[in-house]
Amino acid sequence: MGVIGRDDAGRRWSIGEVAQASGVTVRTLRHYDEIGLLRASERTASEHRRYTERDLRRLYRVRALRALGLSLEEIASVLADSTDDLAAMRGLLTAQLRGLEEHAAHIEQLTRQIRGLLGQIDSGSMPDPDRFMTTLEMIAVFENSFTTEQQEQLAQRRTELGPEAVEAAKTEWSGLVEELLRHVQDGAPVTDPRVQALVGRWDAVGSRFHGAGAGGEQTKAAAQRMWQENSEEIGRSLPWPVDRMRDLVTYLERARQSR
Amino acid sequence: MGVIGRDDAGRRWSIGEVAQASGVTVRTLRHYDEIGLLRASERTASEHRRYTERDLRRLYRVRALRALGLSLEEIASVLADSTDDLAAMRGLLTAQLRGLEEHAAHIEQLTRQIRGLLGQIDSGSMPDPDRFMTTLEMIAVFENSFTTEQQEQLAQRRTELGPEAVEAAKTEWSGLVEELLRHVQDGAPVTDPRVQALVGRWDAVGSRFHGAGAGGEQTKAAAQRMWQENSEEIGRSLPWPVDRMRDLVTYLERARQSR
DNA sequence: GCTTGAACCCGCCGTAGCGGGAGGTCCTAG
DNA sequence: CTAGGACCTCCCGCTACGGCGGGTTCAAGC
Repeated sequence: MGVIGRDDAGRRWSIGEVAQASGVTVRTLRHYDEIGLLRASERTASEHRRYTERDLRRLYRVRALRALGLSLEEIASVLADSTDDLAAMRGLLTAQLRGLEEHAAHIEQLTRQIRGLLGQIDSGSMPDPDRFMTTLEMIAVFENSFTTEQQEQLAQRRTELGPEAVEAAKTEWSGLVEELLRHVQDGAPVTDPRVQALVGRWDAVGSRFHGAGAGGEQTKAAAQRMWQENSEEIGRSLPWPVDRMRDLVTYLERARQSR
Repeated sequence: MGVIGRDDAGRRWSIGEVAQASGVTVRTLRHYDEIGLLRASERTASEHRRYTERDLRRLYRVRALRALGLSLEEIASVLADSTDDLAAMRGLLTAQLRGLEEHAAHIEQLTRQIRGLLGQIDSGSMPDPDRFMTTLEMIAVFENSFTTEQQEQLAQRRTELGPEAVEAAKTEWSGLVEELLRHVQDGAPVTDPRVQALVGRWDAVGSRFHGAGAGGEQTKAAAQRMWQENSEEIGRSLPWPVDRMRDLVTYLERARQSR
């Protein structure tokens, strides 16, 4: 009968052999040893690592969990209590799943955004590199200033209203931005009736795009394109410096609150 | 008339003001300065950074490109030749898109894999944590040993054949693994007729799952589940140590070549 | 027993994109 | 004139290792 589960029997493997057998590098094994994730159970008199069968099994577990995207720290924690801890594992995997889904959503968004930009470049609708850069600047500003939900709502209404209405709104909006920026630069207080009137018009234009219906899968893509186009519009009409845009957003919010 | 495009006119901003206006941290701005991506055009006598309007515009470009997922190095390269370089930008974005799509595919795969494992845990079909770990070990082994295409092909045939045929194949396969492992341990040469016969049967079982048709979207998910189930089967029938699995795969390959 | 080349040891520097702290200087309002 | 906030320059930290350099040790052949 074999001595199963005992480490003082059976073969030992050198670090190189383990690396060969498992497909990881020697350096990786040393790293795992260093951080205590996978220690070689024994050492020779001259400090060479000797891996036991148990070590190998642990290594395979580590690699599998790594392939699932868990961090070494997470793996260590779930392998620490070697008792039955399916619950802990379940929790970790669930968390990992949530993280992956968020990550996937983000990637999806980036993909659409880049496709939109590539489309604009290829369609020749943006022959001026400086305008392209301006668009980029505006994207940065708006991404900082608005929440995702707001962008989605705007985009949904846009698809429902059709291109002409959108065109009209864009033009009106560009004018509004210009006027508001002037007031901002003049330092007009947010309670100024002219400012309040502008804010009213601003929200009126915006409200035409607001809605509560359920957004389909296309919503975000449309949102991205809309922001890019709007950015271009506004970019043309904007008096620099760009950082004023942020002032404008803050200003708008204060004006709404004092209403 | 304003002096547009000249830096020796206009406001200057301190690093804190820039951070406030743009939404990035002071530390980030210093980092960009450090690596030369975004230098403050001027310094005061006491070495305090003074950012010009041009710096701000560059910052917005940097942030926009970062939001698209480009690395700081890539951004630096595309902003380096400030001339019209839409072509370079197009190339970068295209590459970025490809990278994102690969990344997305990987995430999708991980998601399915984890969902499969969670399903197994929740269905109570794996009450034994040690068996769960064994499954993990086998996943690691097989992921190292087979190519993705092989896994996809196997899975496709599986869905076409239905569960009974798969069940039969699995059983047969487990037996094959056992027998083959014995020959490996005995050191039987790959040219041994018994070994060759086993390899023939192995490939026959496998060939029932091989096909060339176009795999749908479900293919990979099915593949993952199949590997998990098979892993469990084989895990039960396997004589440890685990690292022999790798020997087996090598052995199989050599046997096929000497055929 | 001796040599020799491969395998092993440890320690250290590098990665991307900053976060955060130490210890010192500068600026501005009261 | 003083206090406290904003700024400065190092410098170490993070992940999961890769890849040196310089020094043992091992196994095989002579």
